[in-house]
Amino acid sequence: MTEHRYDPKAIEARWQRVWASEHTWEVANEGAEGREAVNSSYVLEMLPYPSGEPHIGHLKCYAVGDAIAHFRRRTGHRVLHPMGYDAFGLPAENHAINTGVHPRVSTAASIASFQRQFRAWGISIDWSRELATHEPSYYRWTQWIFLELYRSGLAYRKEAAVKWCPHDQTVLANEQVVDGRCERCGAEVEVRQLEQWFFRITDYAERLLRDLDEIDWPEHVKTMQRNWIGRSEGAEVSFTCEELGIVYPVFTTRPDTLFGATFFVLAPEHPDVMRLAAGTPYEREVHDYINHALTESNEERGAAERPKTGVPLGRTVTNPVNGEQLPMYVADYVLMEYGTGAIMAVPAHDERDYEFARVFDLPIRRVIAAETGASEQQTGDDALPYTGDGPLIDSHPDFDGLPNREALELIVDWLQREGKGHATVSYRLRDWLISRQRYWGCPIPIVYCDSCGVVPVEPDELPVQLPDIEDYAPKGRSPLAAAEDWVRTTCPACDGEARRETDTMDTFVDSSWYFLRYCDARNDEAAWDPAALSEWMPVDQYIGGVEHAILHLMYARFFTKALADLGHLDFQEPFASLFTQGMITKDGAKMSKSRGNVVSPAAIVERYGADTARCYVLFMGPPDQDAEWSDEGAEGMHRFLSRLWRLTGEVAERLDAGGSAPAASNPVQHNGGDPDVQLLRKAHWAIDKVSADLRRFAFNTAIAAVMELLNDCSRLREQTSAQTLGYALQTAGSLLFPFAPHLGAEIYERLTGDRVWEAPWPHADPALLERDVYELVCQVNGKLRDRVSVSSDAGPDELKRRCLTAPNVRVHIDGKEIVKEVVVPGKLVNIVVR
RNA sequence: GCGGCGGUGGCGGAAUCGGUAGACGCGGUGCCCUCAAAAGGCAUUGUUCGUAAGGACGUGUGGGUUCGAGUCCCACCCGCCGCACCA
Repeated sequence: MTEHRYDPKAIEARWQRVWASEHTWEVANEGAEGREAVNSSYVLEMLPYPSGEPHIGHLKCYAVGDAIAHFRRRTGHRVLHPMGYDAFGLPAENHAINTGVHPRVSTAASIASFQRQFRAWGISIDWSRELATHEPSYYRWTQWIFLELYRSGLAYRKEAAVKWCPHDQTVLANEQVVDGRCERCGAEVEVRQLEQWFFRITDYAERLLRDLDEIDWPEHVKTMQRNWIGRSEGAEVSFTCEELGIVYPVFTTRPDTLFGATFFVLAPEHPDVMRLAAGTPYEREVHDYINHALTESNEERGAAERPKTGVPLGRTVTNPVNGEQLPMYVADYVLMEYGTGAIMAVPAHDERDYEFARVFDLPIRRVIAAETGASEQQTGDDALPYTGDGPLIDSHPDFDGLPNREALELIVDWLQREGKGHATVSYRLRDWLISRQRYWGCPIPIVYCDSCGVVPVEPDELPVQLPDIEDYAPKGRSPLAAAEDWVRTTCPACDGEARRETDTMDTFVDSSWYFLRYCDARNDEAAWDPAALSEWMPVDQYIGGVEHAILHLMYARFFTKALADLGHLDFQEPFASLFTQGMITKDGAKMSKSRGNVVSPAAIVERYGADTARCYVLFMGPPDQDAEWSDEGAEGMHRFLSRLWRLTGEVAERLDAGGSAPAASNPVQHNGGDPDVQLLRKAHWAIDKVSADLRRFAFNTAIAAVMELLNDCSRLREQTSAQTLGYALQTAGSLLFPFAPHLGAEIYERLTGDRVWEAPWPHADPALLERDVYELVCQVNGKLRDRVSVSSDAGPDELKRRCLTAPNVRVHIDGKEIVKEVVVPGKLVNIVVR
């Protein structure tokens, strides 16, 4: 029996050698017609950030992607399935600060470790297209894209209040601040007024929103992006401070409530606040309030439940719809970042304004009545603030009595005619702040010249190489600023003295276009050949963690649209279909070193082999859901593969001994009810099931189907021929190949002599899927009472008769009146009695 | 508060179109093999009543539609995720 022992190490090493030496998974570009000629398919998993070793989440992600890639290859697709590394980033740089080891060195070590693991997992990667974003041959083109965006005005520099992480000593994009904290290190961010580089992603807000309808993405990811973009329709309305002669536009989604405005509020950061308060009795108080607001953390200020605070400004503005004078306030519940940093306050119909009005004892004027037929509760003053719909009241004779939604449009029209406002759309999305005061990133290809100002580096001078430095420690400015020799340069425009931009780019810039580079990864002349893109893009199936739902996925979509507008791409969306895999947890929590609950894929592969590890992470549950790691579960998967392997060995020996031909085709006629036919039917049922499950990403049930097939093989092994068993097991190996490629290939070869990846995906014979006999479910009043075996071609009357004569049915209908009979051929008969 | 997703045995989960709830796996129990153990094999395993045949109950809660509901509808409870003083 020892020769039947399942030895994954030997099996896996053997096939990995074959795939490496034969470059099995490489695919060549065949030009524009390539896409038409063969069914091209681009399957891509999000590129990993190489740090230490891959974790179990990587294993799951690549196991999912590889299963799809294999399935597509064997169903007639030419599959592009590349791999690369998101190699710039803070962890390597922080490591350098602590140890002095150059980030390039530690990154190279991590990449080597990732490569080793990916090969050990047997992932079918086209290694000829491998890339890493920190290589000059890659970031040269990142810089080129930056220049393209700069040229078209989509990259620009401006001074703004930006988020600063005191721990990482760099500014952050809005998307990288979560609950007022740095997404990476968790430090509370501060606001600083700094001049920084931005990408004009807000120009694309509408298209980023609209095109979500065109792509096959999980609804929750689309929802997150929609929330993030935060589109709201409304109007901009001008209020005028007559004393100072300044016009203040405000954004409101409720112009229908304009007649109910009773005060006016500016954000503490609003540049006019001090000017307005100057010379009023409130000057001192306003000054203190602003200072306090500015020093307060985001978190304190963001707490929704805190009581409203504010200070009067001692001024008024005129309400454009009725000329009323509204007192002005400064209050921190108004945000400078959204709208215009100023609001009209309608306490009767807005909860926040209502709260503020109660605190400051300001008038509350109801201008929208409750809908007709509304309860007493909604009509009285207790019902305020009222945010529902209803007819306008106490507003203006032209509008009173109109439903508010109708009035809203008429009021906006009227404002527009009077030049006091206009309909507009506001977005929550801000421009993408991309400069970072850190070393290990892509240099921004810009120089500053005293005479010419900001000057882009000439494209043929790229890449602007990242220089080696001595001291990586951030000091509030980029460590690059200390590399004097590198900073000092000549101006591309006038040849005079100039200084280089010392900030580097956000690493999300690097990963916003890598999927394009894979299509033409070795091109030294250009970022890509358009023909290569039209052959592969857009990515047919993208796979990755949901944690990138906003950041990476929004940035990549923006890049794609911007590059398309610049004439470099002929498609609008990078990822036609997206799959987000769930997290693997341990002890009910996310794995982390500090919790000490990390399951190392390397250890699992070492112990059970890659096939067990891959199958288990796919078997744990639906791949898009979180799943709890279980050592016993992994053990169980290993048992299954061992049993499959042992039985294959046994059957192969029986076949060898009998001198039989390989069991490559259906070995028996399917004419009877004998065990051979039963097993053959099971095999075809499994083919059908696994094929359907692969199409819907149900890997767990696909693997379960192969388990069922093996269970039947074991159960029927004494009663079936070696040929039938061989055929069933060969099918099992073939079906398991996308999940367990090494064992699948080994079994298939042992039984057929062929290479499974060169064999087409098995086809389920419809004749074998049909049953000639089935168990008819017999119900009485919807309750299961008996089962009888019936012929598949039995008609409704026959089925009814068989059900009525079933012994346990008779017990339950005896002495009762039959009211109705429901016959569902192929399923059941339900007898309704009274 | 708004939006999204989910709630099924001891556990992970299955049930694809309204038609046998609990596939498959883990765990448990009994047995076989063994000097013994490991490994492996066989059987069994929703709860409950019953010697059994069989019955009752059972998919978060309460209603409803239907011959029939885990699945559809209404109301609610709980959990997770995202957004949140966004005007």
